Amino acid sequence: MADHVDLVLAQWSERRPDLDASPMAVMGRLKRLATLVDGELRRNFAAHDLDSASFDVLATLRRSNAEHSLTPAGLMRSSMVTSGAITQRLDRLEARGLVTRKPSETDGRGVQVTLTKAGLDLIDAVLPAHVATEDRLLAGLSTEERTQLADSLRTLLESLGDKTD
Amino acid sequence: MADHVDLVLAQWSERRPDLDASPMAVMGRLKRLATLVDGELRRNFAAHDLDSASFDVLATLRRSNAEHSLTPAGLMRSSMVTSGAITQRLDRLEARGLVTRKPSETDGRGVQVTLTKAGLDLIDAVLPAHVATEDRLLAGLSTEERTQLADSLRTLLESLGDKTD
DNA sequence: GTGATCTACCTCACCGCTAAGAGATCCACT
DNA sequence: AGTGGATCTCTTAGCGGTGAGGTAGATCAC
Repeated sequence: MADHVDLVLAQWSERRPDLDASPMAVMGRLKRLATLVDGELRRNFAAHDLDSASFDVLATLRRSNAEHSLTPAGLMRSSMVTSGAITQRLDRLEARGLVTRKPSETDGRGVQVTLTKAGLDLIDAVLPAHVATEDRLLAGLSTEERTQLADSLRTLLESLGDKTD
Repeated sequence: MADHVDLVLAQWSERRPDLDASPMAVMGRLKRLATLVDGELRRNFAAHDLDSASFDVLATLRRSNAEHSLTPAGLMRSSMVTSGAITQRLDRLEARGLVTRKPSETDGRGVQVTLTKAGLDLIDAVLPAHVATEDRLLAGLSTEERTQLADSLRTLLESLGDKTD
């Protein structure tokens, strides 16, 4: 069996036999898979009038604590986007009435972002379909294979210094 | 050991114990890793006045055949972006003198995109550093682990219908 | 040959993110 | 108490991508 990346590797060995392109076997598939998965998930989000960015924020708030509340800085650390992106995501969510922003009581610079009832209801409604979609996308792997794959990816993430915070 | 995704999974089991969030063990890491890797590679590209999009096109042309030549449609199939994105990428590369566009001789609708000497020189200069960066990012995995990881990812890609073309 | 359909490439309005930096506040240290 | 550096949030210009759609040429059925 051969996938797109196998073809790419064969082409490189044909055109640049001096080049050891083997890292692409992992990296190429990683990128390709992430793009494919993103597209599939987007379809599910769209069915609920959401996009990945909004889902990301709502889900992070939902799981963070019993108050469903975080600061923009906390959201930024969790999401791997810049502070400017978080501001804009919150603008959109606030305009839709899914989150509220209120000044921190303890830190004059800080803001507390909290899920509204509508935001909580929405994310709770979307979550089951979301994990079901992810599960469907993983249908090609057995439980053991999934565990093994998750372990390899974690090893890699840790070696790259991915933080727990 | 625990990475960011382990924390996320622990949070979900705390806040929504009814939800089986296990697919996120793979999907969350996939996304996180792809984002991290993209950022690292971008730094390398920037050192050569490139970005991922331009590199993608130049590399695809470089490996495709001895003439370093493809149609926009071929580039689109290889790259997973829309036709509009390919047009704009080619506009930028053509303006920099890295590729040429000429009408197809056999198909009045078609265009043939070819690497110029400058484009060929540039991509050949960037490639070694690129694979070296990818290799460095994989340093946390042994050769066997890399092979096993690549195999799992291929299985997944094939199960999702990723094409060889 | 004609009309319907498909394919290739491009155009453009819109959108979300980045990068750079501004302004305010907090904090450690002296 | 004062100062300098770190942190928090927001602003904005610019960029690359999507999605919808347009035009021209190719292809197919009849």
